[in-house]
Parts: sequence; C-alpha cells; structure tokens
Amino acid sequence: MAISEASFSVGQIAERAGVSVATLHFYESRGLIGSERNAGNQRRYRRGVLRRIAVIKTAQRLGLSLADIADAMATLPVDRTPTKADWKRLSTRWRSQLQARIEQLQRLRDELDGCIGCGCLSLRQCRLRNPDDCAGDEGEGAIYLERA
Amino acid sequence: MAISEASFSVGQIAERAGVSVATLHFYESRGLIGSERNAGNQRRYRRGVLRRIAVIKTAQRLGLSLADIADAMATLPVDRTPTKADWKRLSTRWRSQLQARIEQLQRLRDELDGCIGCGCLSLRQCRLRNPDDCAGDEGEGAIYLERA
DNA sequence: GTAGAACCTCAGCTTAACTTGAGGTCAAGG
DNA sequence: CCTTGACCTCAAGTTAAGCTGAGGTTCTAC
Repeated sequence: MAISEASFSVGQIAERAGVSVATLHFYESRGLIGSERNAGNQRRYRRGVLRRIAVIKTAQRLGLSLADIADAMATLPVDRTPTKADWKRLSTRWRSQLQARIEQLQRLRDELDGCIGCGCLSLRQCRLRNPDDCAGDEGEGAIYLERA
Repeated sequence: MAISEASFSVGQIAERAGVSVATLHFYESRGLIGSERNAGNQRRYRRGVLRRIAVIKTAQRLGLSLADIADAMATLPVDRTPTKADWKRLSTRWRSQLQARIEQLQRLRDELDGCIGCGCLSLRQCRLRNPDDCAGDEGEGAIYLERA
C-alpha cells in the first residue's frame, strides 16, 4: 500500500460536507463511505470521501433511498479512485430514473386536470365511471380507489 | 339532526375502499375521516366517507403527507356534504403543488444533464466551480454540497 | 343460546434516515 | 496535573404511515 493519504478527521469532513458527525458514522455503517483509523482509533478520511458525500446527497435529491445509492455505489471500483467515467455511469443511470419519475408525475397531473373539471378528485376511476356518477352528489357504492 | 344515514360498518368500508380496517381506525385518529357509533359502540360510516378516502389516496399519490391532507380537508365544510366546488378547490390547489414539484424535478434533471458531460455529479456546485476542477482527479477541499 | 365472525381498545412492531445521549478515551494547552 | 475539546461505541429516541396482536365485547345465524 502507498502511504495513506487519509488525513481528515470526522469533524473536518463533517464541516466541509455540511453534514453531522453522526451522519458520517451512519453512512459508514451503511457502507456508503469508508475511513481508516489512526493510532488512537480515530477515523481518518481521504479527500475523495467529500465527493462521495456530495454524490449521496445529490442522489437523495433525485429521490433515491440510501439502499439504492449503496447499490449503485457498490458498482464503483474498490481498487482505485473512481474516474469521471465511473461517476458518469451513475449519473446517466439516475438521470433516466429521474426522467421516468417526471413522466409519472406528468401523467398524474394530466389525470388531475381531467378531474378538476369534474370536481371528483378520484382520478382514473373517474374516467371509468360515467359522467353522471361524477355529477351525482355522492354516487353509489362505486369503488373510487385505484387498484394498481 | 336528520336521521343518521351512517350505515356502513368498518369492514364494509374497508372492503369497498380497498384499505384495511386498521387504516380506517388510523385515519380516524388523525381526523381524516369521521364515524358515528351504534348502540354496541361499533363504528358506522356514511357513504360520503368513501369519497374522502379516495381523495386521501389520491393526494398521497401526489406526494402529500397525511398531515398536509388533513390540513387541506379541514377547509371542507363540516356542516354539509362537500360539493363539487369544494372538491375542486382542493384539486386545484394540489394541482399547482404537483406542477411545482414537476418543475423542480425538471430543473434537477437539467442540472444533472450538465453534470453528465462533466462526470462530476455535484450539480449546482459544479457549475460554480471552474471546469478544471471537475476534470482534476479529485479537486481540493471544495464544497460539493448545496447549501440551500 | 351458543358458536363464530366482526368489532372494540390499546400497545407495540416496522422501515428510513437520522439525532440524541450516556459513558469512556485521547491529545493538547496552561 | 488537570481541564477541555474532539473523538469513540452503543443504545435509544424520532417521524410517518400504517400493521399486528392481545384480550375483551357485540352481532348474526343456526
């Protein structure tokens, strides 16, 4: 092994990354980041961990769970510092997940648009039922909920 | 008061609405739905509760928390069955929240697009930093995280 | 009139992503 | 030498949105 370049303490990393020390411990327990120890058993991080934390926070904004993020990050090389191409692979994958999510919400919005005219708020089922039902003060025992 | 038309049991409502009995108890404890009791202390619901449940489920799909939903529903009239216009008010409000969320995700996507070229995955901060930083193998102590 | 289904309340479990606290260690400064 | 601050581990608390189970009651049907 080359000389370890792990020279940042938890406190330093926490401050630079804008997260709490406890969060760093937590991320480590989840295998999201790694650290080495000094003679006194204190964590020492290498600078690269800052990027990992940034990526974790970014992925969370995309709506991913830490478990998902851990999975994705597990595809990064262990034996070397990830390259631009490595990160790019992740972001490309996440970008399409994000796109899918956007499209899902757009569909939902369009359905809601349809319902605003009707006032019923029951979305899909509304369109399956006849308009009169929607206009009726309460309908009858119809199932309003989606099943899927 | 007119003769109570509350004539559905929890089991019946649960089945028609596609939720569990426990969920109905839970919603009631959160003030999202109401019920009356019969002589033997069992809950009796009026038909209108089905629409409320449908609306709750719809709102959840929009990404709202039960607390948000409870707030919104608190604006419905207590003294009479909500009209089409009442529901419409809710859906219009939610529609704009949904739209805002979509736009937020779209911005995120666009930022991510910018980062895919760079490979850095650090989003906003990436654009604030100079391109060389991104190209460098690890940059230096820069803050990758968003602060807002 | 009695079995069994459905109902009642209340308490505790579940997952995610952390935060908070207790009790103990370690290195630097005065 | 002693205090102080940063660090350590481990356990328990927090919020959301329910689920599950225990122990007890009511309703329905035979």
